[in-house]
Amino acid sequence: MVADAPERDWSAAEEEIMEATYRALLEHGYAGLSISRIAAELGKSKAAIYYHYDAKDDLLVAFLEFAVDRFEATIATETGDEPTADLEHVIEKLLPLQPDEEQHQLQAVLVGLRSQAVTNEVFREQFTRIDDRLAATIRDIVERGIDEGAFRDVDPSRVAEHILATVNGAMYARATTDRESAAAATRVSIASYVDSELRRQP
Amino acid sequence: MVADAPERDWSAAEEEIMEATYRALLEHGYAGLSISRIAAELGKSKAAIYYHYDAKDDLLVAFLEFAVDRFEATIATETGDEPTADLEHVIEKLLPLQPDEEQHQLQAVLVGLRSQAVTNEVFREQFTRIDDRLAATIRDIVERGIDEGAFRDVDPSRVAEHILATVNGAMYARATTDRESAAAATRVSIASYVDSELRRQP
DNA sequence: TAATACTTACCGAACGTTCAGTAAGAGCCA
DNA sequence: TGGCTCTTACTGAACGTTCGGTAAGTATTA
Repeated sequence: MVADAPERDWSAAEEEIMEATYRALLEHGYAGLSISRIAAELGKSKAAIYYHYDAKDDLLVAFLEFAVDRFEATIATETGDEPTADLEHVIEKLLPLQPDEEQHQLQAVLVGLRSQAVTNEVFREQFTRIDDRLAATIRDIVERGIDEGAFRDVDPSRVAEHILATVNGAMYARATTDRESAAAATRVSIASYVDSELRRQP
Repeated sequence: MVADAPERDWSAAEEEIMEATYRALLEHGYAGLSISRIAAELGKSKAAIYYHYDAKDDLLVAFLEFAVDRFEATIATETGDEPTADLEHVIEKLLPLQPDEEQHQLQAVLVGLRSQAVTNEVFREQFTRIDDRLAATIRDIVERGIDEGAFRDVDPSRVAEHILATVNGAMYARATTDRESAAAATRVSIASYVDSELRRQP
């Protein structure tokens, strides 16, 4: 297993600001995010935000951590002893067959933040770390499956990267297009990929 | 084959503005894109831009079309008569083994634009159309492969969506993380997926 | 001369940020 | 218990800058 980064503890006031930022992002998107808008969602003055954060950039970095924590909390899970089930479990967490409103919103916010990684080094490092961790999680499950004889002797890294890219691509499409049926089709296809690529059938 | 949308013809002045917008986006990202910045890249005054476009929104919509045209031009290609080669060709265009600077920049710009699709209906429709067309292109090749007996009798839509999601996911990761080796691994894995999923081996 | 393609100079609004001031409470001493 | 000091968590007003956008004027070309 890969060690999780320890979660930072937020004060009540900070947490409220993060929640307000979350709502402002949902409503206006990253390009339309301003301190005024966050303050409006918070129900306090702009200066109240500057009491807790020195600059907008600092707040943004803190919020990135907040959103990433939230995302990783939704996929963190006690792994069972059945690799096939574990793999299905992780995939279901990342690309739910029927995503609820909460999952949909979080992924929308993350897609908005992630696009900033194109030009912002701090954001880029954070999302590199996320994908590293996700790939490692999947790879570990595949490795365990091979060790236990449940899976074929494939290259665990290659398979993990394939699954991650496909899941990320479908999630991305879900957040940025009206092709829900395509996302569902992809989800089904991943199951079939796992089955034909990994299940022993000599 | 799926009909391409006819390309609009840009006046020289409009084209220069689009190029300036392209450069401004590369430097500052979507959130930092302003008329002043575009004018600076253009080497003319802000009002010169307003002579050609009524509002920033209009310019943005025009630029979206411009970028999409450019993207689809890079992947448009005369299909040969060998489905396997055609498929490889399309995949190479979308996820080049060694992307040159130009491809990398265009994809960076597109990722920035695409994230706006989360909150902007016009952008969302455009990217829905792009993915629809890409999926159709891949599906047509797969269908032809099956008809000609080169491929197994799989569900062409399912396979097409799987390939598209994987390619999109890898491209997304390439633009937003420092995991280039992972993108390369995914690219290799797609080839192996196509081989094991499609090639006849009864 | 009339249309084209601009420039200069500006507007009001919104931006991130700072500042002086303050209400509410905690901690300590007499 | 009452009075004093100090901290915390704010408010409201203002700062200079930049935003999207416009009105008026000016060369250049047909």
